[in-house]
Amino acid sequence: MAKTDGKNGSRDNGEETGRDWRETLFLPKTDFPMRAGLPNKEPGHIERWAEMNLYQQLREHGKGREKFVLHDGPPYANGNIHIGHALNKILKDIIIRSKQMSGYDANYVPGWDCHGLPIEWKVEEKYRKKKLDKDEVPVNEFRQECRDFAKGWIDVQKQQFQRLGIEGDWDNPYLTMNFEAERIIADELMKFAMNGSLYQGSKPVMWSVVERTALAEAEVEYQVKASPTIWVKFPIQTGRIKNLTHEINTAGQDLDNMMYSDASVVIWTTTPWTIPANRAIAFSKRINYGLYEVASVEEEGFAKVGEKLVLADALAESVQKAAKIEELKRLGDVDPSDIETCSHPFVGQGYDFPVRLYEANYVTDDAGTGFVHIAPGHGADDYIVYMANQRQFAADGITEVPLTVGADGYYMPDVPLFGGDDPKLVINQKGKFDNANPVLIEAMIEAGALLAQGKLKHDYPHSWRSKAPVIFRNTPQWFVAVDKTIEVGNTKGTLRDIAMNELKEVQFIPETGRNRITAMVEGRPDWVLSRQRAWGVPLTLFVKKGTTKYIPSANFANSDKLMNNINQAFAKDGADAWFEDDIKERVLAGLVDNLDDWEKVTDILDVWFDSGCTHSFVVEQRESLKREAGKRTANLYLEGSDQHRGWFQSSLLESCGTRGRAPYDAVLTHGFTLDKNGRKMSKSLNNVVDPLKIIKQSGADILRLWVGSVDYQDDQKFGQEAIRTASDAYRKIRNTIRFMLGNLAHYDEARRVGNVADMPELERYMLHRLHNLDKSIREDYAAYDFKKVFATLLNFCTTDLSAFYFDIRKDTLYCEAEDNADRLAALTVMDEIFNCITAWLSPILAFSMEEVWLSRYDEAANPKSVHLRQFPDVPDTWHDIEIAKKWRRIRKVRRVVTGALEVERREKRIGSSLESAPVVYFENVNVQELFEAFEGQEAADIFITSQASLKMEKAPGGVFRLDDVADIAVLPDMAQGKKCARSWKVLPDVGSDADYPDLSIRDAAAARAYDQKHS
RNA sequence: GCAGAUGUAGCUCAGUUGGCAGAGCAUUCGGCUGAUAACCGGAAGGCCGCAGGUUCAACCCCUGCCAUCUGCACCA
Repeated sequence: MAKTDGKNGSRDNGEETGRDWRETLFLPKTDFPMRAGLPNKEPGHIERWAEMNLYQQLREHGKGREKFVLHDGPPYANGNIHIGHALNKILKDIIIRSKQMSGYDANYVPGWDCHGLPIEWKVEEKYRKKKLDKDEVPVNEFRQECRDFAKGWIDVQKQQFQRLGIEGDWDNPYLTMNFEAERIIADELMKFAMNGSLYQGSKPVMWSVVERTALAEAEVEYQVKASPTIWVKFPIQTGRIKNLTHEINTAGQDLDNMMYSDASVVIWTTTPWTIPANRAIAFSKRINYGLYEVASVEEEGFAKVGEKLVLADALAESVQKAAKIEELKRLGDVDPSDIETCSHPFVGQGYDFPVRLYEANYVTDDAGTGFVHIAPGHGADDYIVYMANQRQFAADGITEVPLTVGADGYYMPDVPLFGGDDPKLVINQKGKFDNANPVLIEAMIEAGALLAQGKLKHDYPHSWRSKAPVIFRNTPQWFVAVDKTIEVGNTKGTLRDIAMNELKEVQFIPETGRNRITAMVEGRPDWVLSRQRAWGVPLTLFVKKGTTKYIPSANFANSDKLMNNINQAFAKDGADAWFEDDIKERVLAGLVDNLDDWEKVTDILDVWFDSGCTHSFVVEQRESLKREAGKRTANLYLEGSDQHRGWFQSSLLESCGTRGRAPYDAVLTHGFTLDKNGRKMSKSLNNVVDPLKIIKQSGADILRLWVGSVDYQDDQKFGQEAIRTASDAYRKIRNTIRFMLGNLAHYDEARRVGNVADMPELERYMLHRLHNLDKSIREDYAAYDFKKVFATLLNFCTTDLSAFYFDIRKDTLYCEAEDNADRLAALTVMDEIFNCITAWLSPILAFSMEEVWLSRYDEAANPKSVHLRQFPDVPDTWHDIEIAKKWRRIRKVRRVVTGALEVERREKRIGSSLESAPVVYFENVNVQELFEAFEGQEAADIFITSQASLKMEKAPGGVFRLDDVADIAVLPDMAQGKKCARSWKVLPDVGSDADYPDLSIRDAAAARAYDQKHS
């Protein structure tokens, strides 16, 4: 009893003999540091993986397995990587690694998008600094500079991606600017030429008259500008009033047949110069319109008393004001769909086509008249209206988008009134609006078409470079028709239909992506492929002068030869070949009667076509990525959700148009990374988090763990706190594994407990847990639910291992004799836990699990890298539902005991739980099962007390209970006996062995065994 | 403006067919000192975005609103 008087009883370890028993214990022994020092260590792993050629070894290991093809969407090669890249690549890497470890051959071939405008800009910028004119440099010299620029950033990004721990074919990535890629891209384009869906049409683009070039949205900036505004009358030609008010009704008119003969539809515009291009008027069904009569006017103006106008009701007042109308009488409701056609203001002067009314959902009644004038050649919306009603336009004799303004800003010669020999000018070379607007307004006044005019200050697009205003102008472009029936292999239908059908087959993760892309494909216009630029893959076509006939095409007999020639030229020189002067001679000579009849197309392809082709020049071309015949090209495409409009769609259309099916089985999207407050990261907000900085400060594995822990399908917040959370989780996992490494230092393969049945139940319970985990981890990886993998494993580490199993087994592991069966079983199980956890975590913690693996095995590691492993096969013999049930009961009781001990601690009666010997009362048959669960178990071990007793009887008063565990009570008695100097347990048998007077019998025996071995 | 998504503890996330709001981490208090810049335990912490509705009962179902994000349209 002597040494059990509360806290001080534990202060004399080793005193009686003076011996330090530590050497006789099997304490954890490891060099594996608690602090990771990831930023310093990770580059070493990267080097080692390169030296051992891990990538090649992974391929060897994967040979013969079913392939899992995650096809990389190419980032654009023009800057350092940002957090979005990091998220994207890490997700891909986790998938690739987990698939490889799940028994697939999962190769990752990273790629880059290299062509396109942004790179061209940068190079042009350089030129400008050097006062060079791009147009004076030979095209291929310019292209070479673009190529060099892209190459520079590819090298930078490659390093950065590798630093993130992304495993893949970095020595042989795909680049859209590789000659072979350029060759195949051109070849793919020619497939569209051959199936007839490629055509030359025209489309309004932003055009800078000063620079004589089309501009992309990104090359345009908006500046405030004053524009003239005009209200123009379009007299109604045909149409019917159906819904007049009583007032008119009583005037005795023939309602059913009353024509709008004396009424006009009024439009409003800020661009008078587009009136010659007008071909229609748009209205909205959501707007209420009325027929109005000018009853009286304020002063002599454009409005005439008695004339009738159709206007949106909400805007009638503003029109009244603008036109200086004193009284405007509403005569009745108008449904614009009852109005069939109007005549153009310049009818009879060369503008004799009908101006039809069309419904367009974008029309609003917050400005103007509720009617929008449609000039298909001078506005994006206008063009859409045109495209949507192409058939009707054609029936009216409007067979193509009217081209009224030339590249120089002058009206075209064939434009009545304003073209001809003395064409009017819209915008002059100084970037100012010229005489077109005033002349137009004057002509409208003369025609009696003007109702009112004014001025408006508004945002107007200007060229980024010249600061001159731009105009919308239709220019010839190359399109892929989405609604023309084509034949692709066995599939016949329109490109849109084929794509829509395929979308039904594709798996979307999350499912909402399906609606998103389906809606887009359903409503999209024809695909504009051409760009009037230099850095890209050209449209490898020749057009017969003066016609729209192009080759190669299905009805040109020598198409195959031509395509073959082009392919050969590209294989040798890349797309640069096209820009050489002799290319026509080189590929077309002998195939046509007269070379001079044919003109080379100089446009380049939209870069989205490039990337839309990656499946063809990457996945289909590499043996390591080829799936079995009959399967879609790739299993999975994974990008940010913005790619529904981008890569997912361009790839879908390209593949459906050439192969008749989607290039992917599944599409997985992730959200965007926002700052810690959920705001978009932007330079102006100064809230951009640089992944490279995080790597430098905390390590790539912290970033990887963060990626593995968040709901990436939604947008994610990211900031210091997120890093700290990830670091905390990392530390917990690291230390749990470190504890295993320390104990496994004593593990001996030869002394494994081979048979599960020979193990203590606690060990079998842990094996059962592993069996369960194996199932859920595999499922979660397969479902790409990494945060669940993370949560499951972190929870396992804290709740099952650290706080339960390891805590309980410390005594067994440290104190039992070397050959003690329980100890060997515990080590065996720990080895299994180690095997599982390191494998399960290595897709996410790619660096740290390698560090752990090498820390344990070093040179003897087999395999040489944790990443060459498979997820361990977990034998079904581990599954034991009965033991699981039983131990859930035991843990329930344990909670009550722990609670009781806590009270003792708070009251300062005990410090360590080993000073206690609790008595657990099972008071009722309700808890009989709980009581019986302890049969054959060392309850004291489980409670981590020195002694314990269980009683199936009513507890005395005043004992401890937990609210949610009925009929269990715990009396936290003090342990009887002396404290064993070796195990620190308080036991009555301490001192029974004369050779070891300060030890318990168990410890004396273990110490003796140790001493004999070491004497 | 239109469409979609999201909103649960300080953070990251669970929440089954409606049935007493959960976990890990962080915080705080305590214990241990043989996992030690570690480990164990206790506690505190929530108008489940807001407001209605359905229901005996709503985080969950319905309606509206708010906030954030994404995409589209940014206009005549």
